[in-house]
Amino acid sequence: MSHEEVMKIARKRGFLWSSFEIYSGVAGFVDYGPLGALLKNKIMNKWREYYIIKEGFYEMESPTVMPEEVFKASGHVDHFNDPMTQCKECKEVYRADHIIEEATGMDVEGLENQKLTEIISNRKIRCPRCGGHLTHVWSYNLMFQTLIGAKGKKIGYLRPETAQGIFTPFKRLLRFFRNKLPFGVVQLGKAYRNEISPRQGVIRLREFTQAEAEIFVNPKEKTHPRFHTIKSEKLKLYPAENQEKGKKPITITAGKAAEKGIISSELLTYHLWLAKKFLVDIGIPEDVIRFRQHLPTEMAHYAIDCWDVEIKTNRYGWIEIIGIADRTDYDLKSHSEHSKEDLKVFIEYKKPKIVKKETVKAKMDKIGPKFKKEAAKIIKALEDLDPKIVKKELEEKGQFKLELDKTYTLLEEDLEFEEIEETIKGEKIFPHVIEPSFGIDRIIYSLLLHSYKKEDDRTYFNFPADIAPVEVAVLPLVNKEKLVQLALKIKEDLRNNGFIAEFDTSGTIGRRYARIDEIGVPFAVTVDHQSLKDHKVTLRNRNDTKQIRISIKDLTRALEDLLKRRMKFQDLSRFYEIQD
RNA sequence: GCGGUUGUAGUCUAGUCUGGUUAGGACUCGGGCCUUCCAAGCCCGCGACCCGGGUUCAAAUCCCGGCAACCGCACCA
Repeated sequence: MSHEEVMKIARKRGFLWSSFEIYSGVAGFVDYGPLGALLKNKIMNKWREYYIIKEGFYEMESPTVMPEEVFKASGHVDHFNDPMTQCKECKEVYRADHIIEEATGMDVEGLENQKLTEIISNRKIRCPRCGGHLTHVWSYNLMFQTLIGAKGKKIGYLRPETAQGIFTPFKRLLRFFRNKLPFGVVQLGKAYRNEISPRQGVIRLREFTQAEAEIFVNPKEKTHPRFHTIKSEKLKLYPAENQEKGKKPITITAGKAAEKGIISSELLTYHLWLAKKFLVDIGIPEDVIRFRQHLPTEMAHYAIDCWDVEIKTNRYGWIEIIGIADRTDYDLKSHSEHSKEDLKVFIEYKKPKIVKKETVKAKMDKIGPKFKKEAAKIIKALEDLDPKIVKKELEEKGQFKLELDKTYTLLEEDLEFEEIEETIKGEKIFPHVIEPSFGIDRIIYSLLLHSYKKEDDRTYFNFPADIAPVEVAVLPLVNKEKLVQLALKIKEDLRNNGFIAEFDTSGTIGRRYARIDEIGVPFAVTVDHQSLKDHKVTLRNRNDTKQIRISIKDLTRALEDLLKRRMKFQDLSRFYEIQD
C-alpha cells in the first residue's frame, strides 16, 4: 500500500524506471523495464479480451503524428491552448484569461492573445502577488509540435489522444461495419501531452499509453443488449450533485443509476460496470474503486456526461485512471464541417414515414415559349422554393416575382400546384460516441500499489496468475548437479510449452522463493532428491506458500489450468498430496 | 513556471559545517563452499561523490549555473 516501498521494488526489479537516467533524465517519461513490459503487455491483452473478444469491437492503429487539420477540427489547437502571462518582477506565471477575469469580471474566453495583452495594459492589471508589470500574453499549447516533410512547411502534432485516429477514417470504418450502427473501434497506443510541470511520477506523463474504445451508436438507442444481465450489479458513484453539496458517494445498482438518470444512459452505465469488472479481474480490489462524475465546469468541450474511474492511493488520494464519456456527435460533426466530408450514417426507420407534401412545378408549355433560354434556370429555382409562399403571393397579388439574376414575373397559368405523398425510408444522422478511455500507465501504477503485500519478512505482488509477468520459477532445492540438470530440463519443457519460466540457483531455497515472491511469480516448481526417484516435484503457491507434490508429466497441464485460471491452487490440492 | 529542501555504488548510509592519504560500512547482486523447502553461515568479487564551470597548491566538501527528485504555489482542453 505504501507508494515509496512499491516504487522502490518496481525500480529494483525492473518494472518501472525513469527514462534517460544517464543523462539526468527528463521529467514525465518512463521506461518499462523487462518485468514492466511483460506486465503491461499482459494487461493490454486482457483489455483486448474484454473489448475485442467479448464486446466484439475491432482494433485499429493510426499514426501518432497527425497534421494540424485534425486538431483544428477536434478543437485541440484552440482549446488545448492556455494563454499565459508572467510577472516581470517576481516571475510568477499566470493564466492570462484567469487573471483578467479576476481583476475585471470580464468574460474573455476565446479572445486572441493580442487582445488579452491589450486588456491587461489598458486596464492596468498588475501581478496579484507583488503588483509588478505583466509580460505580453503567449500561448502554451499542451501538444508537441513538429514539422512534417523536408521543407518543413506542414505543421504536425503528436496526438494528445488516440481517439482522433479513429474519427478521421470514419467513412472507411462505417463501410467496414457495413453501414450499420452500433459498432466499436478500439486503439491501444501512445499519446503525448507536453505538460508544463509533470510531477507524480507515472501518474502524469508526457508520453503515455492509452487504450480507448470509440463506440458509435444511434443517439436514440444508447443501451446495450446485455444491460439486463448487469442491472443488479452495484456501483459506487460520486455524482456531480453530491460533490457540489459536499455529500458522500453512493452505492447503487446499475439498473437504478440508469433509471434515475444519475448516469445519462444505459450504455454509459454498462461501460462503467465493464471498466470496473476489468479492473477487478486484473487484480485491483473493488473497495478502492469509485466512479466520479465530472462537474459541469470541468466537463470537456465535447462531452455531455463523463465519469472518471478513480482509484484510492495513499499518496495522491483518489486518482483518475479511466474516463468514460458520452462525446455525443461533437467529433464527427466537427470533422465533417472541416473536411467537407459526409460523416453521417443512414438510419432506416422501422416503418417508412409517409409525408404529404405540397409542390410547385412550372408548366413547361407556358414557361418554355415565354422565357425561352432562361426557362431552365427558372424551373430549377422553383424546386427550391417553398410552395406555400408562392401560392400566397399569387393569391394576394395575382403574380409571383422570382428574384434571380433579374426579376421574372410568373402568373398563375404558368404554375401548377400539387399535393404528393413521399415515402421516407430513414434519415442521415451523426452517430453519438461513447468513449471509455483507459490510462494504462496509471492502471499499472494502481495495480502495483494494490497488489503489493507484506507479511512478516515476506513481500509479494498478489498478481492474478494470468497477469503475473513471470509465470513459473523452476528451482533445484540445493545446487547438486543432478538436481540442477533436472530443473533445467523442466524449465526448458515449460518454455517449449509456452510458459514464461525462470530458473535460479543463487542463494538458498528460501532466498530464491523470496526473490520470486517479490516479483509476484504465482507458482514455483522445486526439484529435490526424491524427484530423481519418483519423478515428482513440489509445486508451490505464492500467496499461501502451500505446496503439493505432482508428477513431472502432469506439470504442464496443471500449470495451464492454473495460469488460465480454470482452476485454483486449492482445487488442485484435492488431487495431489499436500507437502508441509 | 515560482519558492523551499535534497542529490555519495542497485538500496540505506558515514564523510560535507571546519577543503588535505587509496571515499568507509551494511544490505543487495555475481562466483564459490556449505545446505534436503521459505531472505542462515563462510570465502572471493563487481560497484558511487548528479552534470558543467569557478575559487584553491588541493574540491564529495566552498561559490555559480544546469538537471533531477521531494514539498508548497501555479498549471492539468
